[in-house]
Amino acid sequence: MSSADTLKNQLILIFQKMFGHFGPLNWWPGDSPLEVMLGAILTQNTAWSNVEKALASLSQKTGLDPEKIRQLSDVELAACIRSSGYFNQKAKKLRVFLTYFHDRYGDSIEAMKEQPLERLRDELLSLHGIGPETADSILLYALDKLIFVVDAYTRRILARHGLMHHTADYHAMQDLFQQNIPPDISLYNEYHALIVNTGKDFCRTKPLCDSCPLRTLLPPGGPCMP
DNA sequence: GACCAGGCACATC
DNA sequence: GATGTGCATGGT
Repeated sequence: MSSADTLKNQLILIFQKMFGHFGPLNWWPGDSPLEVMLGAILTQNTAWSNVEKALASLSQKTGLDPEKIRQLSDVELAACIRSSGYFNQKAKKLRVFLTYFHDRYGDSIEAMKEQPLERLRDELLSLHGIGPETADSILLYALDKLIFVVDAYTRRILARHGLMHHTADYHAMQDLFQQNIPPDISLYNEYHALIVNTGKDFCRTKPLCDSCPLRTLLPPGGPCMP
């Protein structure tokens, strides 16, 4: 078996172990594509539980109507999303994104979906406050585009399993998946969701590592964190 | 009371 | 181009 086949098998095995533990997760936890996009911005370096409160507050105030959100003052918008942290910065980011959403696509998700992936990705990355992970989360989870999302947990898991050095850049890690697992939107969706859940439940506190679904794939005795 | 969370932009060297 | 720092709340 070639090393490329071994890599493919390892990535599929990692998926199967996580899937066996959690089952299908059917991400993203959002009711609408717009909510997913706003959540992608709000969850930057922030626990999802805090984002949920912010989205609930924003929904209460605006019904998540993009025009109503844009009409909020900076102070009102920041107050709504306070619980998600970095609220002044994120208020600005939301406004930048929603202005783009209106000016470029007339607030239409469908119009956005019609665009090719690469063009959308370039547009998103050009916006203040949207980097690679946020752009790819929006593309995959809100717009059903075929792109693999890399995050801090992905980095840890790849490094810990010796599949890539923890200093490897975002694109290298993304390529590792996109070139070695089947190109399937549902698979990309589940794989990233499973990585995040595994990371949340088993990487935060070291004693829990013993029950991690990926534990059996690791050399015995070593730490879970890189 | 530390430490961390589903990043990103910007300054500095 | 690599590395450091500010942003800020809420849970463990």
